[in-house]
Amino acid sequence: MSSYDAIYDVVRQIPRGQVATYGQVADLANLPGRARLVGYALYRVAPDADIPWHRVINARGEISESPVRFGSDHFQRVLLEAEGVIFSAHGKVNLREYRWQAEIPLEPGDA
DNA sequence: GCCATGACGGAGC
DNA sequence: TGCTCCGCCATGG
Repeated sequence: MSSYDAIYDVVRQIPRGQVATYGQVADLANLPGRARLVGYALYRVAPDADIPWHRVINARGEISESPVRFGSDHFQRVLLEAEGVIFSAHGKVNLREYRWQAEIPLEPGDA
């Protein structure tokens, strides 16, 4: 058991057709600034867990590529597109539109 | 037990 | 606008 459970729980709450950033998940999991830990946690659990890991992307709205993924990043994009998430020509997601807004009461200056 | 790396993020240049 | 560097901390050698 570890703080990762909180991460998994947060990721599981991401609704279909929406995405969340690593930093956002980390914050919601009570781990502000530990975005890397979120990626690490997902990396370890992804294959077996029933967690929508594909709904977690980086702050740029892109799917993070890494040597350890070998190409599963492309699979992630397919899964997101299957949920209705549209990728731009740059291969990025419009976070403005698809970013999951969890229990955020109000943001001054954004609305 | 120490060193290097990493599904990231934000600030600096 | 784009790239680089630093910080955070768990995991692996």
